[in-house]
Amino acid sequence: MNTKEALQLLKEKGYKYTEKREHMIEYFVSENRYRSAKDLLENMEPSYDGISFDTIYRNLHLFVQLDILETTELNGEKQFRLKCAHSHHHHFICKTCGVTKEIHHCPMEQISEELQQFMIEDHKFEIYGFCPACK
Amino acid sequence: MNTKEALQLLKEKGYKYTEKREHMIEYFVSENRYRSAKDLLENMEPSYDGISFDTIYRNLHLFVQLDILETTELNGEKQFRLKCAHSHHHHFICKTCGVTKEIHHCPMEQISEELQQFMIEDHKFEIYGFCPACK
DNA sequence: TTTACAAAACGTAATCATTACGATATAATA
DNA sequence: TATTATATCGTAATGATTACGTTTTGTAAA
Repeated sequence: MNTKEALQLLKEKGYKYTEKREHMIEYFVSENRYRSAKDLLENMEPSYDGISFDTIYRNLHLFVQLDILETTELNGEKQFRLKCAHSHHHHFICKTCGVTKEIHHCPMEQISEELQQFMIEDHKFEIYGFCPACK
Repeated sequence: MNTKEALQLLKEKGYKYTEKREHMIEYFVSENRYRSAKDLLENMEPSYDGISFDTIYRNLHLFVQLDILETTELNGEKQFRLKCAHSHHHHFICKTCGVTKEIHHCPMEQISEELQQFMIEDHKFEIYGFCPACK
């Protein structure tokens, strides 16, 4: 997913182009790691004085809904990153800087029969620690 | 972990016995599933009129610290349950009632070499859905 | 037993992330 | 260019959690 594809997707779905939306997407493209709403706000404020919480959160949720961003939760704060386009995988996440590394092993493959009676909707496998730069 | 063991542990570590603490522990023993601070508060209020947030949260955190409770986060709300005493495992968690089922497969066993350069501190593997009673 | 004191609890306010909303501005398109 | 639905602003509300000065209470020493 790059900026152009994301903007194209917005257009297809009937959402309007705005400079702020482009800026938001570019932010996540260039960061390529988990960032919070606050991080995004701080990045936008110098360029867009008085930008509203509403704009930040409404668009973050829109982008998640359109599969432009993916989201996780780290000690009480939602974190967002550009959606990894390719096949299903999980992440190592650096607790300091939010950098991720893909883990190409999904534990769900081995546990279907343990949960016969249960309706599985979702799963989360994340590894937390420090990346080479932060450790 | 049962009520007696938990109270013993508090005593050993120099924490005082209070009726409220016993009540809190008994609540989690009898529930045996993930419950929120609010759930606990609602359970305590009839017996202890005017019980404070401070008491609820301070003790929840104390119990987590002493390994009496374990904790996870479900859409922005911390959830607590009695610590499962036995060997390392993960959980299926029912989104409706918080009931859990142990998963005896840990994905960490198979991925050490993928993360040579990274300092691993923690991991989370949880499956979400609906239990037989709630689905 | 009283007394002394640290720990616990109360009552309530503050904080932090997030959501909500009426008023205004703006992108799309007729 | 005029119209209209969508986006944004400005700010208040919400909900979970944390903080704190004051009061109460377990505990253990006198």
